[in-house]
Amino acid sequence: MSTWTTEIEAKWQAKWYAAKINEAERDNRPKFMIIFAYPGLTGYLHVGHMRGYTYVDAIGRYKRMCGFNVMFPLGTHATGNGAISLAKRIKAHDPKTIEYLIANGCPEDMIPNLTEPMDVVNFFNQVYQDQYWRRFGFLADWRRFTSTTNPDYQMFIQWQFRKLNDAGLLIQKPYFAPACVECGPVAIDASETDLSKGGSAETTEYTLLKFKYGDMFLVAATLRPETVYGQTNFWVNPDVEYVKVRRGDETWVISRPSYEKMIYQKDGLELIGTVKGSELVGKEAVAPVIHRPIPVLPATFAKPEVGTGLVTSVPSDAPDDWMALLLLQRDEQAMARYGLDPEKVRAIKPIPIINTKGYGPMPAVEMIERMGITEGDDPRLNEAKKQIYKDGFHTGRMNETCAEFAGLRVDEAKELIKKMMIENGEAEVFYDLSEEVVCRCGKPVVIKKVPDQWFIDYGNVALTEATKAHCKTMHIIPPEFYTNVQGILDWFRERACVRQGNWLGTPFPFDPKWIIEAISDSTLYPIYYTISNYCNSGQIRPEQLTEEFFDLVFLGKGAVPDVAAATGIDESLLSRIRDDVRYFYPLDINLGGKEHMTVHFPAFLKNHVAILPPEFWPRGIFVNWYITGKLGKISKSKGGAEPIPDAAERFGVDALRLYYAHIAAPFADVEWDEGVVENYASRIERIMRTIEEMKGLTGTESKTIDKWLISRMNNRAGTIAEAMNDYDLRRMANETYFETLADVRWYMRRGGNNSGTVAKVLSMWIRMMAPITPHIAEELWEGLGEKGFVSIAPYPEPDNELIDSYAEVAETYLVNVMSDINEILRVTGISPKRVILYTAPEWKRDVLSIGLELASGGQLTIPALTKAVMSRDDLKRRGKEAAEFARKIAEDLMRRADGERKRLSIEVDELSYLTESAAFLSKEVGATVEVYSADDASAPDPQKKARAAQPRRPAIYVE
RNA sequence: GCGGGGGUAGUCAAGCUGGACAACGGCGCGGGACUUAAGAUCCCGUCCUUAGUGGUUCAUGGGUUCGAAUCCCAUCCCCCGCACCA
Repeated sequence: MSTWTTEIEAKWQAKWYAAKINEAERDNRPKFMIIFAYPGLTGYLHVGHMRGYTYVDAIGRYKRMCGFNVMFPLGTHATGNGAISLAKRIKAHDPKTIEYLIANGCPEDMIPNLTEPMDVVNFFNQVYQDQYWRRFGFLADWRRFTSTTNPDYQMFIQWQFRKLNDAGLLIQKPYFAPACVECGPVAIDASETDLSKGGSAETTEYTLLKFKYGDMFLVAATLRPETVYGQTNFWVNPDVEYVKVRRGDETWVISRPSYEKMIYQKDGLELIGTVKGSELVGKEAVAPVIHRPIPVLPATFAKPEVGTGLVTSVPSDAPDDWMALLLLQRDEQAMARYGLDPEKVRAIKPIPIINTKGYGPMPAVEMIERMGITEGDDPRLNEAKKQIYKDGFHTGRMNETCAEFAGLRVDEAKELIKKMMIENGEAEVFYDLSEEVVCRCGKPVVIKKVPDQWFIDYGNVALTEATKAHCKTMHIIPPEFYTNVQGILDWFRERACVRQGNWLGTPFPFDPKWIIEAISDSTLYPIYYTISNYCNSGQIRPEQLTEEFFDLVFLGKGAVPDVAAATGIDESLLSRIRDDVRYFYPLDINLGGKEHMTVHFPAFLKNHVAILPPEFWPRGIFVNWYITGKLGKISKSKGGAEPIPDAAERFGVDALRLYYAHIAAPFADVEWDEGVVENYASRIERIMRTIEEMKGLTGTESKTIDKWLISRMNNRAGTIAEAMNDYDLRRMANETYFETLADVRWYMRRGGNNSGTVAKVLSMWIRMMAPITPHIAEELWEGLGEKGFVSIAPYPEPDNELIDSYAEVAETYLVNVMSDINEILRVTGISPKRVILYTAPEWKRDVLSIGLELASGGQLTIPALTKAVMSRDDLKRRGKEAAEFARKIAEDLMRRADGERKRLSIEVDELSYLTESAAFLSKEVGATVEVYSADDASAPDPQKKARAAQPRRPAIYVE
């Protein structure tokens, strides 16, 4: 259906790019630089991604029409292992991957060429530009396109890290990070960029507790080291074979899976034997901290995959422990089987250690009873555990059993007790994942110790304070993020910035075995767009991008001739580049999806503040929310999974752009719905039809309705200008595509047909559309006989001279009269032959104007108005009727705001306005319409309606 | 827990620097016009009531105000982030 749109889209895009209106060159105009956070090249994008991108283009177009020299550059982010892993899967002919490529429109003969990571990068760089951004008509400066794997970009990143180092912001220390045993570091991420399983896993920190057992240690893992004072026994799974591991001069007993994970975190572990769980049961081990021997009891719930497979038992606060203990104490057979002394087992009692609000001394015992749990495999045990942990951790205090920790809050005590045990050699730390995680390559992901990890010290106090202060001067949208960002900047700590393994990215300049990781090489890059065009054109070669070069053009350090001599770059070119940087930077808006709020934006801000001079610090941030599918993700069943070019073809690019701009505030997720997009497409068609109809109007008479329409248009232009101060595209779209259309229709319905009015209105209207639906706007603009592009025509500004309050008030009055008539007709069901309108009598208008006068002096009360009315003889003569009306008017006026009183004080000549409009009303109502003043004694008034007439509310009689 | 956001008529969604609010707009639904018919389009209606200018609404309960969906307090419910994913 949309082939006509596809045609005009291609037509105008070709013309724009041929005329280079998208290219940003320094000149005398004020500049405006806008970007969206470039996407990672992890595959095809979907229609949801285009939402934020479209905002950027529309805002850029608006600013361009407002006289700004708009710089809108684009790039992509190829750092990481996305391309590597995709290439690998293509090489392996993974059927799902092939299917995915084909479904997204990848030509089949292209697939064999995508087996190398850089081929994937280059391929998608082209897809993004051609099939997404150009296809959507973005007026981006294509000459400046860059990608993070480009050699010139990498020179820039190395410079950035040298500057971070100069600022003392690079630090090195050990780190525990998730890594595939094969591929190296991976990100654990629900979007599953790196993983085939376990994207929602979390890193959990266990405390390993060492229990003296003969010349060995049984090593339990716990998430709650603060509960050691409540230990009563030790759990071993009798059916599991544990391993003996040499750890320094100690021998540890742990489960085999935990050993396999632990070797990535602890040096020099050595497997020296095995021991059956059943052998341990019935013995005793000495618990840490309390230094008491406690019995080792059997527990089938102790899984070798979790922790170390060995568990210490704190029945007072751990529901699992209490449940298991309870069941064992009742199970004579089991006790006999394991050779346990029933007396001793039954003697074990929970030891209260924490006072928690809302609980007695032993929350676990209490909870189990309250929930009525009687089985060890009841799934609610987990729920109970979580609840108790949550309540205990945040509201509990350690009791007197806990020695020097008594009285402390649990969250404080936890850290202190852990620290104490580690210092005493009774505990160590062990990291694990909360669920099984599998790399995309199929190998397991573990937590691995990186002994010499580099970090960027975002926690630096001076840097944080400077950044926070700068944020107060920024234009941050939505305002909630403005408040939020202060907290985020505080919370933002040191961040691992390099990785090892199979990764695309820039080598770390101080140690090339590291590759700079994905977030750290994408923070300062907007400034690189100010010069990327010189590299892309070949005027500068990557090796010329030395530290002195960047110091000069970005920081103004050094002298042009020296840098020219050192780099071989022409002096005039260097000066020109330096001037470009100073002209275009800082960035006016960085737009990104909400996922950037806690990761990219703070890093983006802090890098700017850390490295660049204050005049280059960013001026604005715009955060947008998502387009989602029914279940949070865009899904095939609900649509939206179709490739972007297909959607563009099907609905038309302008319909999609209008959809994004208008469907909701940018700060709310929107569920993708094809039917809704179709509605926007048909709205555009409706507008085009209406415009055709308008162009057929050839009248020359100028009526009130002409003044009305011109006034409305100018008011709308004002509203849009105001809305766009906050880049409120939705309001702009609403005014342009909804309100204006309604106005224009009303104009024609009212019999407006002045060709001069139409010409003025169309000129404004089409320019108003240009930012959001540029292709259609160009087509219409051309249809007006305009020669240039509407895309660079001046955006309509309101002309206050043309705003005609009388025309607008009078027209609103007429609409109200019509709707009153309609209401009566509806309620009564009369098919009218004759309608008589009676406008208010003069005396009532007098009462109103007296009331308005009092109100404007702030003296309006019921008695005051009554008194004022009664002081006039002609009104006084009307007696009770006048007093009652005065009361009514006073009550009414007191409830109204100044603005409305102002509108009321514009005196509409109701009688003549209605009389002029009688023919129109008559046509609309389908009956003769007569208009009289209620003062007109000769007027026909079969039902004595005239006396109900009020100012602005004529009385109505229908027959 | 810490930090942020939200609950609006069948539905989606504006409004939330207090006042033109029974509350924009879209969809859905009902009616009418046009049409041989369907579709498209255009008009009207869509909380209750009613020959109209009345009543009750914007999670719930209080409060401030001449006036509150909009401000304050309390309560209930929901969502998001909490890290190496731009």
